[in-house]
Amino acid sequence: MGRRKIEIELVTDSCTRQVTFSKRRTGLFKKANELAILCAVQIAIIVFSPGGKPFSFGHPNVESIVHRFLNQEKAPDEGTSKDAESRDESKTDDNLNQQILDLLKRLNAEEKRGEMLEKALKAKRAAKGQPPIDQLGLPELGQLKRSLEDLREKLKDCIDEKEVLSAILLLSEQQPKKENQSENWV
Amino acid sequence: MGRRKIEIELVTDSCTRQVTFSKRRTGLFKKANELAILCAVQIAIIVFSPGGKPFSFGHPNVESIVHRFLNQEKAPDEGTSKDAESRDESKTDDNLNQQILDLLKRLNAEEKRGEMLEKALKAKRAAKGQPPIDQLGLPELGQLKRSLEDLREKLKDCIDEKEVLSAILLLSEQQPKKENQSENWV
DNA sequence: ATCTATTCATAAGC
DNA sequence: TGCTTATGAATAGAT
Repeated sequence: MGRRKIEIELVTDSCTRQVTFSKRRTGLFKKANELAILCAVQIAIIVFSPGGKPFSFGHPNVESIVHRFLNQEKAPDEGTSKDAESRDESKTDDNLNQQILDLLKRLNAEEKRGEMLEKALKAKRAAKGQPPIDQLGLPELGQLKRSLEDLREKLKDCIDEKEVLSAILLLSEQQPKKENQSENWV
Repeated sequence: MGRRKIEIELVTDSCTRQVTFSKRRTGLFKKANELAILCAVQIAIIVFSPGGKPFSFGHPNVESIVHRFLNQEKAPDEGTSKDAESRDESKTDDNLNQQILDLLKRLNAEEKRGEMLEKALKAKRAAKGQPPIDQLGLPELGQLKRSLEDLREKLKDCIDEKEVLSAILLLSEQQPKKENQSENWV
């Protein structure tokens, strides 16, 4: 979203990093505020800057949301049915989350590789004077495409699996109260 | 950011609201993840959907961040200097935050009004056949501009004031630990 | 802190 | 719930 695309990886220059932190933190809080208003939901964000300074956003305020979160966490199940599986859900949860992130990373890498390949092929073709028949799938492209779809499949499966678990967990949880208004910024 | 601009206010249609919630929540978590990686910071987000279902994102995980936040909150000062002022900082904090939000709201309204005015004037001028001397400031525009700048000024002062308070508060706080890795999604 | 060129997020529509 | 597309927003880099 800037003059040029940047990789999502640690910004090495501390000065630039500081600027990026400020800009993106502001943007993130703004988005959170919009989400809270648009959908009438409670939301809290806590960020610790590299220097250890805390920044928080809360709608209606951080504390109430944090406590609500902490409470339900202690008593996730007490309802009726199957709890053997949802008991250790948090661990499974983390595993799945990790898997999802890993897959996302691989997907991204794969897509990047795809772009490179495509670019390289185009250049090669141009050099050979071969016309613009861009739509004919070269073997490499086809293979790449397949592996990409494969990855997407796995990601989807992973997410589906996660959703099922979430649903199961939900079967034994309490219901919410209502929503308020007022915000807490900076 | 979509086919057309929408106002930041409660989405009345529950179906549309649900869709908006899903999309924006995903987007928000993605941004948070990017911020965490780009700037090597700890960040946690907790959202309760309208249905009361909790969604959270944490880098490296929600719990540690929440606890760190809660702890430092209980003991904001214990260092050396001035604590009389930072003691009731949380109340001042909320007030300032509220003021900032109010100002932002007014600013937004003002800007919207400005657009309308400008549009109206342009139309009027066009109707009268008056040429495109767009740069000559009509009295109304000048006045509007001034009030806008005034508002911006107040906002800035407000924020500055808040930053000073934050700085004071920081003078008596502990320092952070280090960063880890691993995430917690959905 | 401001200002653009770009990339990114997403409201609608299927 | 997912995918696509036309637009509105966020923001990287430069000033």
